[in-house]
Order: sequence, then structure tokens, then C-alpha cells
Amino acid sequence: MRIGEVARRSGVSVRALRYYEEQGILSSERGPGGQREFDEGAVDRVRLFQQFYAAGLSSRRIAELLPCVETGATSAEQRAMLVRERARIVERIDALDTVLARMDDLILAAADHTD
Amino acid sequence: MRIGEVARRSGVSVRALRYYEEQGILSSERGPGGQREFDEGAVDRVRLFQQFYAAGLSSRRIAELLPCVETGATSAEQRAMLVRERARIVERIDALDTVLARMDDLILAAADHTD
DNA sequence: CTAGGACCTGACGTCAACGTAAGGTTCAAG
DNA sequence: CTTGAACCTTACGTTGACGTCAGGTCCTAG
Repeated sequence: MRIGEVARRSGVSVRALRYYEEQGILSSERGPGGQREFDEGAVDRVRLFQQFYAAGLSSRRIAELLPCVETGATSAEQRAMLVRERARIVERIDALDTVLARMDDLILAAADHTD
Repeated sequence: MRIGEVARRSGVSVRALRYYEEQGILSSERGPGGQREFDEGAVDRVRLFQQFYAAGLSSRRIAELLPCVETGATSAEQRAMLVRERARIVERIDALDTVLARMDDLILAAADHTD
């Protein structure tokens, strides 16, 4: 599959895909003319990246996580990193929950205030 | 209270505080020498900003939200914006929950894989 | 009244995740 | 064999939330 199809099917831009490759988190073969050739798994992988990005992880973190995703974490280093990242995610969820509650307060107040 | 104390008590940099003022989300009086003078509320306000930032809101959004926080939302425009932002927060929480679940899978796999 | 810490205003630097433009190549269709 | 879409590399532009440096002012303790 060429880059344009991956882009369409995963919902990101061609530029983004080349960027992912540049960051070492997405790989591809090259056809005879030098064009990238992706396998089927690329689409799912890119969707996974989108989830990670949406969760606030950077390309750097994703690059660190990928070996764990693919091979199951091995080194103590990697396990510790997983736990650290998990804690960060939980923190972010807590922050969002707090903001969500505040938003709900605001929306309630706004409803009360309706003319 | 001067800017340095606000910075210490709220845990952000002096530069950040001046940036917030520049963005119109934090106000202050000026003393005779031209130095900023903040009231007590500034510290809490800045902490609120930190929560909003952590939730992925931009200064622009915060600027739009502030009138609602202070006066209770009024215009239909503002109410709609609140609802839109709430939806975004929920989306982000969902994304984070998904990633959290995946992290837990990874951590479990890593534990199984422990030597 | 003087030292030095806190403060001031520009203004340029940074980093991530791409966007975008330039200039050239490859591929699929007719 | 030509055309036009899709692809390539290189490289500069963008946005947000500050960091950092320069060069000058203010405030407070001794």
C-alpha cells in the first residue's frame, strides 16, 4: 500500500506519515522507484499513534513505548517507564475530570441564567 | 502582592504570569514604580489556568471561558461554546481511558515477562 | 547612599507536530 | 508516448506557551 492510501485510511496527512517515519515510529519498504510501500498493519499503527497523541504522549515517548507494544516490555528500565507513563495518564485524566466538573457547574449556572 | 510571590505561590514562572497578562487572562494594578500588583485571587486564578492547560485548553479558550467563570454564562453563543468544550473534554477523557487500558495491558504483559 | 535582588520592557530562541512551497521523479491510463 | 495524479526530497514557515538574554529601573536592607 502506498502512502496516499495509508493517509486516507488512517485519516492523517501524507506529511504526518513521513514525519512519523522520520521520528522512527513508522517504517516502510521502498519500491523500485523509491516510493514507500506500507503493509496492512500501518493503518492500525497510525490510528494507535493518534490515540497516543490525543492522550498527550510525544513522538519520543511513543518511540520508547513501541518496543513494549511489539515485544512485551523486557528491561526494568522499560517497565519503570511504563509505570511512569501510566501515572501521567492518570494525572491527566484527573485534571480533565476536575475541569469537566467545573464545566458542568458553569453549564448549570448558564442554564439557570437562561432568559 | 508582587509578581515573584504570585509565581512562588502558584508554582509557575514569572514569565508565564506576564504571558497570561499579555493574553488578557490575568490582570493587575500597577504600583507607583510601574511594578505589577496582584490581589490574593490571582494565585487561585493561576492554579485554575494550570488545570485548564493540563486539560488541553488554550489561552484563547480560557479567555473565552473566563467571563462565564466570573459572571455566569449569558449569551447563547457562550452557552454553546461551553457545551462544545465539554464535549471535547469528554473526548479527551475517552482517549485517555483507552490509552490507559492499553498501558495496563502492557504492564501486565511486562509483569508476566519478568525474569 | 549604595549594593544587589526583584522588577520592567522588548525581542529573539525553542520545541513539537506538522503545513506548505519548490523542483524534480514515478506510475497508471489513454 | 504523453499527461496528470501521486510520489519524492529539501527546506523554510507556523503556532502555543513559554525560556532566556539584554539593558535599564525600583525597592529595601544596612
